[in-house]
Amino acid sequence: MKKIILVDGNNLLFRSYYATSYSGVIMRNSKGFPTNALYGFINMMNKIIEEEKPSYIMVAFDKGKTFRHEKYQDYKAGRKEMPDDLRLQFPEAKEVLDTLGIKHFETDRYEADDIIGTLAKEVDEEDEFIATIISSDKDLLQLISKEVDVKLLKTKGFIRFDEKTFEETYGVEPIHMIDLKALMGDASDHIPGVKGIGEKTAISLLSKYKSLDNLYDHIDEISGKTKEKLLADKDSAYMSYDLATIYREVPIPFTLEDCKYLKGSQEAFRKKLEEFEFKSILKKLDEKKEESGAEEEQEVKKKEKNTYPTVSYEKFDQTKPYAFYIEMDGYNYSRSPILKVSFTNESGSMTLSQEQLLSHREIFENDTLKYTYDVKKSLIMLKALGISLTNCTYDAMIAAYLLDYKLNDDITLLMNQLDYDISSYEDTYGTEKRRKKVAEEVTEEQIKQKSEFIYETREKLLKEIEDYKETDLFEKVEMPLAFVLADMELTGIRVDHNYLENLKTELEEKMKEMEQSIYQEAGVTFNIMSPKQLGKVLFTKLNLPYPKKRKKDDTSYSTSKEILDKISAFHPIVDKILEYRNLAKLYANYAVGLLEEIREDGKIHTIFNQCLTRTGRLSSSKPNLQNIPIRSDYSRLVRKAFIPEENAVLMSSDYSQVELRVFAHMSGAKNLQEAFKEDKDIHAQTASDIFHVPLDQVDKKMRRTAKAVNFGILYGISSFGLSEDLNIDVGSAKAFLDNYLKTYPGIKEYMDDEKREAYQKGYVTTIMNRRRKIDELKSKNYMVRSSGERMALNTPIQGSAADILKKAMVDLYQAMKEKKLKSKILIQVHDELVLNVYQGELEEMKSLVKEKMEHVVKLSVPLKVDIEAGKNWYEAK
DNA sequence: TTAAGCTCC
DNA sequence: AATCTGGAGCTTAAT
Repeated sequence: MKKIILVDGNNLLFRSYYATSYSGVIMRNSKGFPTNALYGFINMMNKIIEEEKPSYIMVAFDKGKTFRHEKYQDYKAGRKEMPDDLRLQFPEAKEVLDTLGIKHFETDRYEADDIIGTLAKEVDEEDEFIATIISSDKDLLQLISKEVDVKLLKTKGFIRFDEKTFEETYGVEPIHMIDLKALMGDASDHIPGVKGIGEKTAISLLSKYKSLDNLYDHIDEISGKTKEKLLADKDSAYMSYDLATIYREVPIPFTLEDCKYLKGSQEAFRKKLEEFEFKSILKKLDEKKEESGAEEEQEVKKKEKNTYPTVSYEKFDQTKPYAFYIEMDGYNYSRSPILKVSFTNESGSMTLSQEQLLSHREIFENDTLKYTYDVKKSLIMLKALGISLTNCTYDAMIAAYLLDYKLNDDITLLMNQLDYDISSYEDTYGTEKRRKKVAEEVTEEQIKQKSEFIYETREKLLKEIEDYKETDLFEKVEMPLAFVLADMELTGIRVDHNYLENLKTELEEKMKEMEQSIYQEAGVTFNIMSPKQLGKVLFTKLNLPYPKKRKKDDTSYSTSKEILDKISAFHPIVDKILEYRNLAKLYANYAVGLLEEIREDGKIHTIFNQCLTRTGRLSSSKPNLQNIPIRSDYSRLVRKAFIPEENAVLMSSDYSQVELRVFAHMSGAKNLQEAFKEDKDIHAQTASDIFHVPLDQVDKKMRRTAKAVNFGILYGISSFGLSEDLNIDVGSAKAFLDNYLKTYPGIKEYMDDEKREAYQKGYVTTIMNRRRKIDELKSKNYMVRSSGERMALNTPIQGSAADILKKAMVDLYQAMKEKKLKSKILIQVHDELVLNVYQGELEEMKSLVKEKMEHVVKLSVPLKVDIEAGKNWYEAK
């Protein structure tokens, strides 16, 4: 059996054109030639070839304007004119098919449908071929037969229909799809059908009478309204039948055999891709080439790995750069022991136990260059043993992070991605709760593989970093930052234990009170923290109005703050619940939670995750010190628990509007830049600009609106989102946004350019060339793709701001070290640093911090920091 | 383990 | 036709 793929080329191009032309922006190459339809088309062709592995392919197109349905012109005329941007891509698509060695065909007076129908008929009538039709047009389903099936493209993937699945779905045989349409019509194809007859009636009629002809032959057996409708629209029904029928007698000047897939010329295909600037497709092509060519190599490669002789400590050449990997259980500072450390360099591999380590500490403290995975963790674990780490210049985890690999704290995930065959930490040792017993030789071997991996892949990863122009970011920012963060984590922040205990007691009392009050209002006792029970009490028992549209047969209620705020006027219980939640949150997360994290030294040592966020920000955990309350007067009291060392103060230094400044810089919006240069209140200035009132007449509400718009712009908000946020109608929200774009010329262009580039390259970058791939842009799902667009707009801003503070931390740390200052950086909160500053160093630190933070990079707008100091974090803000 | 809800920038 | 704000972490209830 030979398999032939019949592709509806018109349909594919239309589809990918409309799927990727939104907000008026379409993908173009640098010459401005539209390429969006081609992008989807080529990807689809590749996918078809990969999935179906066909030996015969034929792509059909429409040609000209006049088709065989001349007598029904009026109905077909309802079709839209083809946009020029799409029309231009047709000839290119055909050329691409040529380079791929794929047959394509078009002929006067017939549509692509008809060509496919004719070829499908040929397949039916001979015995050598079977066929699969590719299209998103349901009309083609009528061509299904024993030897022909259809892959129907949907927004998410595709559905394959054959005779059986078609009947299961539609209840009739494929050929009767035409009769079905003749009765029910098809609005999207301008087929009228019989007025008043829908899918249900049509299907039940046809299941009895099978065909349109037979139905009208037995019209007298039918009674009532249906009969009337059928008779009234008989002409329309037959015309619809004609319209819905795919013509299967097109004169075809070639045979099925002529459709052989010839594989074409890779070189010519590449040229086309380069012309369109489809970097991602080219890259995929490269990878595939490597894969197929690498199969034999792989064998060799596997043998090449693990060729490091196992040597003794004495034989290991410590004067040559080496990689080391510390295998340990968790990240609990001195609490979790080091299981083993492996070392690799050209002299061989070796492992040392924690005990051996203590008598061979020079291996970490000598002058030789060292490489590892997770240098920060290594620093901290070694510190717990009283060992320092010198000259460690390469961290594979950081390198892989900058290269956008998938990462976690287990090195094996990265190893697997780089073709190292090794089982994960959990697979080897079991989970935290259930540890496995593992043979010594097994773990020994695995641990060695890890340092060998670091040693072997270093050059390759560094090369990639160089290719991405991230070398400076790696060497000057991220690597040194790891040492800064290690210091911060080791230092920790002092916490007033008594203060938190008191807060905890106070909260307990308040909660108890509130709880009783709520039960009284409700008339029952229930679990206030359970959204399910709460929803029932509010909306069923108390019958409060549910302020939001609910989907049909949705029996659940949201009890989010948003919802509760809207109904708080209807019952006093609502505010009490909100208050209870605040208290409970404070109690669990910040009173109890923080108390549990205080170590023997009276301090909290958070963990800063340097290689986690997709934008380049840090994150903080165990506990998270980046979300300590500040917004409400009561909850921010938690900050009083964070205190300085003796004879010191806590200093907080935060960037003012750093993201908006970065945005002003990158977008080149001149008047926004001016506003920052003149150090205006940016939200007030924006309000003045978009509402056209003098600055001194901007009231609170206007400023708040402007602020929401400013943030909306950073996040890529829609008018819908803004309207929700400000509680106004979508129309006015849209007016604000439009007004904003009019007021600040250059911003719209900047955003369009940014999006276009993201589509073209598949990634976005920050001012320090940090790169983020955005695969969401390739999604066929509108929501996913839109989300990708917002990432494409936000990441350069958020990421650049992250770059800036990271570099500032490194610079500041360096300067403090040089000046031998005792003060310490303790916490980073995205645009803020919290420091412990000793009394004698206060003035010097103030100016040093300000200097380093404000002058870390040169932008077209100034950077500004506000510094405050006090006897706790609350007062330092 | 996931979802809901809430904390932060 | 449906959707609709970027980046995180932690606790609780529910599965």
